[in-house]
Amino acid sequence: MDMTGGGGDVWIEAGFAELARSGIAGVRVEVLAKALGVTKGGFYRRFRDRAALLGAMLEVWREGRIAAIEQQASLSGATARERLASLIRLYSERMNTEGMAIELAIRQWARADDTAAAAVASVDTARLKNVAQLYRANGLTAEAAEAKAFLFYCFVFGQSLLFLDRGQRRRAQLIAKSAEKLLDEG
Amino acid sequence: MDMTGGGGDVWIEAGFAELARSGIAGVRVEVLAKALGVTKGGFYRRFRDRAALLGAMLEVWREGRIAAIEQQASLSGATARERLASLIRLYSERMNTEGMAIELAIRQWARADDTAAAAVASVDTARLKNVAQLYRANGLTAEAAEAKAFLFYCFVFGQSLLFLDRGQRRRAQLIAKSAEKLLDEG
DNA sequence: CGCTAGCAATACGGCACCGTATCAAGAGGC
DNA sequence: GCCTCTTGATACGGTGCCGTATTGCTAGCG
Repeated sequence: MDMTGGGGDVWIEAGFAELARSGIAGVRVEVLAKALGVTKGGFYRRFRDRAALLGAMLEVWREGRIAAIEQQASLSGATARERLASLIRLYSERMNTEGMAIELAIRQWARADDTAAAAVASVDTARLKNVAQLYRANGLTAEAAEAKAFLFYCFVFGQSLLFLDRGQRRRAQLIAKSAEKLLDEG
Repeated sequence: MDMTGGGGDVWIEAGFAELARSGIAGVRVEVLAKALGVTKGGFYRRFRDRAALLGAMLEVWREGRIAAIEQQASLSGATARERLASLIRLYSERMNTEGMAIELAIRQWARADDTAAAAVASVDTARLKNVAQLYRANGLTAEAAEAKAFLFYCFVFGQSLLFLDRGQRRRAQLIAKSAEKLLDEG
């Protein structure tokens, strides 16, 4: 649930806030310093340069996402179907502002940066593996479960890319309908 | 099929190329001038400022996308199912480099810019309406068709956000499987 | 040839940012 | 009290960019 890696480093925390606001290009040393109410002098004591901050943020994000999967997988007392439903809820309502903004910004960044692409790929692999296992637990074959996990995450992220002008109500209806399709076998 | 609006304006054309490469933040006057082999002197003769270029690009994109929908809808001699399949093909193979990069960059831009958000919303509305009609022609109710069109576009854009490290082959398989699910009723 | 109008190249001032170097203030050991 | 170590503040040079002003080249016309 904690998207920033906890209070590990105020610069990294501020970096994620700015990343969510304006993308990777907006994560600038002097901007973060101003947001933190300090001058940039102390930044170069903690990080070699801006690239080092971006690298650290990427690593924090990657580890955080992997840890979140393991934590969710270790939750006892929930059926596979309930876990899938809670994943959809998580991505479509709860963290939809900052967490999703970070997801999308990092994915946009990864389109032009190999290191970021590798981090995203490892997170995606872990997520798909996890969700595919949930679908298998629901009775699907390995093949069908993998395909449905793929569709599941296409929905999760694609949903956040669509701009509907007919309010939140309509959007929530469409998401609920789609979630049904993704939770039932077919 | 033409994502840039034709040879309407070399600056707009160069702007789309740079937008695909590095996002809206990378669309800078001097960068475009260098790419075009001229100095930026002439830019401010055609556009009031950088914002005017971005606005013009947005308008070209919006009109181009709407026109593409109408053109596809007016194609005769294709069943609704064939048209849906060809849309999936279009977005997952053909234009996947530049066109999809522009889509994603504009959507990222729209998250922080109201004008861009309005343009994207109008394009999305038109697209969803069009695809929902195709599903209705396939026998779905209006309600179900709208929901399935939503899922369809979640897939189209979400698919381009996932980073799979197991090669293009695996990716094509997963896309094909998902396309089946989206084309069959269920 | 001489003159003027149109257009692109150049020059310029300003700004935001990166990264380095230097300076100042407080904390703790002796 | 003095010395060092940490840590934030300040100052500086360099770069890339925006938008404007100025220059220079070319072409058309008398």
